[in-house]
Amino acid sequence: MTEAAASSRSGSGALTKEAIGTAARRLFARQGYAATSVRAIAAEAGADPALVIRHFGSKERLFLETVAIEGRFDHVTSGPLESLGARLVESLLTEAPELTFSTWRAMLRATDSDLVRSRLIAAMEEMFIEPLAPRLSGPDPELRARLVAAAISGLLDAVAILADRLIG
Amino acid sequence: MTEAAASSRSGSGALTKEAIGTAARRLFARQGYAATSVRAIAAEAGADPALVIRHFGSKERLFLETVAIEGRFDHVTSGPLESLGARLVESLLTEAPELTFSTWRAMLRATDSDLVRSRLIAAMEEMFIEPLAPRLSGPDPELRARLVAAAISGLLDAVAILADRLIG
DNA sequence: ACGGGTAAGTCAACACTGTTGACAAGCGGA
DNA sequence: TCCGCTTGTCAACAGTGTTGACTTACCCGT
Repeated sequence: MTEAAASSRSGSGALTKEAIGTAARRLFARQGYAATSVRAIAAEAGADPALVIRHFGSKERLFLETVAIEGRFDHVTSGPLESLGARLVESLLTEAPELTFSTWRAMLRATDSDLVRSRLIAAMEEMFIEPLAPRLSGPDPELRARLVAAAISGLLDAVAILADRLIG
Repeated sequence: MTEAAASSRSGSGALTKEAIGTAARRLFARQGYAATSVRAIAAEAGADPALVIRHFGSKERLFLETVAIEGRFDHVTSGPLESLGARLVESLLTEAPELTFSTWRAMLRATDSDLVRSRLIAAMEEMFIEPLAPRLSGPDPELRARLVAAAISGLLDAVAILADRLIG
């Protein structure tokens, strides 16, 4: 309480808002959406539960604002198509895998929420389908790009759900 | 014991349990795990919320007992390996798809629960990996069977999450 | 310098969740 | 008759996300 009062005095609201954000990021990634309570986030950030809602609007929006899929795969999707598959898998499994997986798992488990689901769809669309579809020749390029995205989704799923049982 | 005789005598025992089960099945498939409350299930079944817990132990076990993945893919996994992929996709997309998808989606969304997650893993294991791995020649047959399961998972995911945007 | 406006934070409450224990009612067997 | 057992009801518990009223603390125009 003392630190919170001191920080609020010197800094401002944006400071504690960020503290709430980092606490939320950590707890969401570790425990998932449903298992993480607003009160737990507030406690971890040293703030009042009501303040969490006041700053972010709702638990759902806090989740969306705090746990974002930020993968950049331009270097993969813009490379030669012949080795696309290998490079995709390698990129997914090697580049900051724990972040990718925990985020993916957290969002996947929260797909009860319409907002989270549409965000997940938009992320796949932006990261893979949009850059890939125009480069595909032959029939149904968009459908085939979506199937690539489905394969990626399956791989991430398998790793996220099976955890240490598929890859190790 | 012989609860069959007892229930057939009095009637209402296992009868209302089944009513709760069908109500739960419908609501879980329509709204998902988190969005479906025990009280809503009880209301739909015309029973008391406490009775739901009494009959099934917990909401989690009610979900597991009521929403089961019951797909049989022996005719696919036992066929020729050359056309395995095509037959898998065809089988998944044509055989009772609405049941498969809604069930899969419901379980996927509930993976916050450890019980549900291990059930999901066991189902994939039993349906695909176990019948498939012994038939694969070459190195790492089990790993490759798991990758097949991952691809299946991705396809189901994509359809379940994207809903009407991938297939129609 | 002062008073008002506004952002930041606190507190208690709301309606809801899953779950539990105490208790009543019906019924078969001794 | 009483006993035991299942079936059901009721109220309560701790916990959830969220809201509104209220107190602060600070900045700015006069």
